[in-house]
Amino acid sequence: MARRATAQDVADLAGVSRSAVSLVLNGRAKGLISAVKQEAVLEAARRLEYTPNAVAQSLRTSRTRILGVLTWRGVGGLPLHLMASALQTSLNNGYKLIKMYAEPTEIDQRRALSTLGNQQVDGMLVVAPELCQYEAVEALSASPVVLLNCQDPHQQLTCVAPDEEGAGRGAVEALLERGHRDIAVLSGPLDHFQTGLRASGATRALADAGLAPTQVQAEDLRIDEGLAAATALLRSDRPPTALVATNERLAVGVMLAAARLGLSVPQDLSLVSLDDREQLSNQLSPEATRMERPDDLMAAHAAELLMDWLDTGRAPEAQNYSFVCPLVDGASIAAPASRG
Amino acid sequence: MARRATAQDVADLAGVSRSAVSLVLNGRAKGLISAVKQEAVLEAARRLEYTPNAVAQSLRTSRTRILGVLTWRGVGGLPLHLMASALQTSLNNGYKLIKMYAEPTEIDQRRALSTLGNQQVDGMLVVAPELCQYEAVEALSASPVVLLNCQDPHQQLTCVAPDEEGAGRGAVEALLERGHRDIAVLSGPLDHFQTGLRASGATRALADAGLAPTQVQAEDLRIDEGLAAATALLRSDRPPTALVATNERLAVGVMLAAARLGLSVPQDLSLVSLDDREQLSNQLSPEATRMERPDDLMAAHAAELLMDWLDTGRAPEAQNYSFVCPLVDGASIAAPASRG
DNA sequence: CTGAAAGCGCTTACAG
DNA sequence: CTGAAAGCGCTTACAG
Repeated sequence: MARRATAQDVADLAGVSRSAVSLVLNGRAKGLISAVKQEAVLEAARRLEYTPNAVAQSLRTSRTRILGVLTWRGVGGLPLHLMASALQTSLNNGYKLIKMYAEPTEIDQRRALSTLGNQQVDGMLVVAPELCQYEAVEALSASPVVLLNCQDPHQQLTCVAPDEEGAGRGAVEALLERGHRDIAVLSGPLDHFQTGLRASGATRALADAGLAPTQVQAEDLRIDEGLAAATALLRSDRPPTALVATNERLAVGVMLAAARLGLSVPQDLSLVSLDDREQLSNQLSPEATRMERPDDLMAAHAAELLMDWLDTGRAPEAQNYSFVCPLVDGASIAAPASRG
Repeated sequence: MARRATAQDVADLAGVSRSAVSLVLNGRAKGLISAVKQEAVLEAARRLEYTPNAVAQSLRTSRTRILGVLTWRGVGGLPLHLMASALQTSLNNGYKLIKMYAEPTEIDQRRALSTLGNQQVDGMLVVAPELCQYEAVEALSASPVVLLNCQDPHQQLTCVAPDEEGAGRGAVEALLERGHRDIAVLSGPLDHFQTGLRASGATRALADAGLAPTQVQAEDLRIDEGLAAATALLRSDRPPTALVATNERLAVGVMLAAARLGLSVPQDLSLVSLDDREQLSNQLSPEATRMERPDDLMAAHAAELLMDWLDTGRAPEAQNYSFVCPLVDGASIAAPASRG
């Protein structure tokens, strides 16, 4: 492979100085360099396939245009494919992402930051696999950082997160609208931050409608645990006519439970799932009606906040940007069958 | 935030020259620098919390210690969480990963490489969401690159991939061992590279055992398609006593189909799934017996090959490293019930 | 309008 | 054993 062309090569070919090359290529030539020479520089750069050495630029400008992403594996290894790819497509001006897996503990954060921190990233994104409180270490808080899908307990950092309570509420409302009154909420353990919020949104909506909430907790956000919990519930004396599952895996469990008990969805049982974008609820049969977390919008917003921050040098007002989770129609809800 | 310490600061504090600092910190001081001064440098570096500026190092050494990862979203957005995190934990000597989503097309590869290529990465990893042939563009082939979970059709590049055929074969063998003779293979569309290989391994094992293979193709590697195909199969005149699903999502569909038809797994139907590490087959109830793709081992091997290449400057023999997919016991297979 | 010069922070021969 | 010097490739005042 031939040696890469440098700015000097371009200058030589174009018959100008190195500075002129830099000015033209960075769009600062207007009113400084003659049109003829500008064209010569552009032409030379084209012929030599010149692209500036990013490392040298970084050293000079102390900007790398690399953003660090801190992420970790969630309960059940929830994937963040959608958010990660949305993050990338939101990048502009040559920003790139460097990704590190680091548990949200103090020691892991420190370790990740020291690997990343040697002047190699301009800013950081913390991307949580599921909504949680994120206690950022000092070194992280001090740098340009945006939290995605998690919140700063101290309200000091800029956060982009879904309205999980609203999603729980919306799921219940969709069922109330169809006429259901016996609605149960199947969640994971309530001390789990995300599932707790979802469940509390759902039970509040029930309470607001004057209904006593039936709550069932699966032992974990897993298919088999959802199956077990749903089976117990549906076998009880007075089974609900409708279920809200706070997680897709639980929803799969519900479908299995219903099938084994000979119940049809939605004729015998309506189901609304809260969606983590795992592509499970939309592959059920019938497709589950669900509240979808807008991963793509959230990622785009977080990326934009951080890039603006870096480009302008002004930190955004620290605040929580809360994103509504829209209802996506499936075919898993119907009016309740009249009880025999 | 205080200005970061530079090598000069360390030299000043330690009362030595900048070169001495560099030598000591890079472990080349042996026999050159007096023990006393070495200690002084180390002490000064400690007190100033000095870490070398990585960008400056990169400019000087023309090595960034950043590896580029090219990946894209597969059928159904298969996650690569496990492989990606295994990749990171395999990194040593300060190597970092910069990740780009780019479809395996020529144009997307080029675009990704031009973003990445400005001297900013030392080598590349191509990480496919599912086994496939990867046609690398010239610019990619010319750089240090290792393919992970995909293969070079021209056999020129170093590849790390699972033995998908062997996995299909192993699934069938596990069922044969239990005494099954009526074994069906449920796959996705056979023109799909990965599912095709898995299915052909399975059908060959059947043929080797003197059995006529029953093959069913789901229209897509989705839960609902698996459910539809499995339902048709299990409702046929002579349903199989055992099923191999070439994919976890298909396996979930099979479980749903069995449940709806009132069939118990494994009493009425045995199931072996090929596992993409989506954490689905292990969350079924009963847990599915499966052939697991060793994502962590594969990722570690690929990372090591590439790092060795970069550290020694010698490209490895271009070859396909094929990884066996081990059988992981679940509870989804049993001896066939004697037919009435 | 243009070109020579400084300097980002580091490493590595090289002369003492 | 040590220190002064060059240079990686760029950008940005600065003097003409």
